[in-house]
Amino acid sequence: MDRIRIIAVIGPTGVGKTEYAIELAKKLDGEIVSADSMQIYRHMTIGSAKPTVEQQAAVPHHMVDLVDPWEPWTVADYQREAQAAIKDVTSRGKLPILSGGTGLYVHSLLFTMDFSNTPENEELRSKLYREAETFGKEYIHQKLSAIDEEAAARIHPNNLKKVIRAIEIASAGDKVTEFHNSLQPNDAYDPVFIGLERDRIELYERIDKRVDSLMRYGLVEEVKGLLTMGLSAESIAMQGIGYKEIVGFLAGDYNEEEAVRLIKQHSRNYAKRQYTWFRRYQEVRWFDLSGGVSANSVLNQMLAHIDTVYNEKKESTYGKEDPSHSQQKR
RNA sequence: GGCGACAUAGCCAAGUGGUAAGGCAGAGGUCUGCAAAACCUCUAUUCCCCGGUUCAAAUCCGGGUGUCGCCU
Repeated sequence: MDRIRIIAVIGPTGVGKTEYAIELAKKLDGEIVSADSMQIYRHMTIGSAKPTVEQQAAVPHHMVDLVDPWEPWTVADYQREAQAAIKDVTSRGKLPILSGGTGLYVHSLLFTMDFSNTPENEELRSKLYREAETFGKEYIHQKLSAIDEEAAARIHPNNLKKVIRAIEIASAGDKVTEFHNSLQPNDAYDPVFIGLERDRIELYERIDKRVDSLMRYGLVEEVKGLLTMGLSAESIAMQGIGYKEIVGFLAGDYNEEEAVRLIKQHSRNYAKRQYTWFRRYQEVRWFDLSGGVSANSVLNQMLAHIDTVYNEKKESTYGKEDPSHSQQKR
């Protein structure tokens, strides 16, 4: 069977994925498939730094504004829907361009991750959480040891969330696969990984600036609106960076200045975790956007790289057009 | 000018004679159904400076410097 070609633009928050993915889509006759766990939600536009209306008009976007924030949604759902979206894009002869910073989402598509068994078991989960409350995390971890020793050895007792999921799986008769073993590519796809990076200081400055502009665009109003719609402050979507902090401010836990400080800080922490996640992928070609690099020349390097990768495998090419003819503004 | 309090990591901070808690920030890492989540590891040879007492001082004493408060 033919493997589906797909470009994956990955990197930390605020590095510039959206812009580069769109430029690549324009050059390569592609469409964007978002891999972002927050942009998937409707009504969460400012805080999740969604592509603008103009950007979405310029290139079709998928997996954005797909579910309401109060609806249940998991990686497994993402995997299923994104696969369908990719199929849709390719059926129309377009090149799918995966763009996003949610490592697990990217992984669920491009690497082997089988979500077909053991859906979540709400009753079991809440029961175990209650037990953890009274008997402690160690107690729960020992329960896991009893039924899946291997998983217990791998998962730290403090990581209650994972311990409980492992119990959930084990008690349904399955086993949690070791993540490391699933670093095998999903052979449905033939991806080219484009990693975007920047000098840490510079990235953090960009993040700070972006947070300031989110505030100017009315993040507080957006959060108020969500709460008015009845979205609970405890909901998953409201745990997103930029949302939980504003919720805290609105609840009077701290002032607006502090909320902004926290959003910046949490975004920086997040960016670091994203680097950690993506650095494990051997096949990523990293492009450093630090300093005053010319967007155009980086873009051309990306196109050349994509061309090279695909030419090594087959004779056909992407990005045939001479890049020097098409000037793109940054 | 006088009196008093305080000076410990980038920040907050515990420690009052026995060989530097903790939190935040920072760095590194883990990851199979909440992932913008959850979790793990590392990070002061030294406590403002100088001298003294003591087997032993961040801890006690003297002096200096700095910060803050009060008084004139």
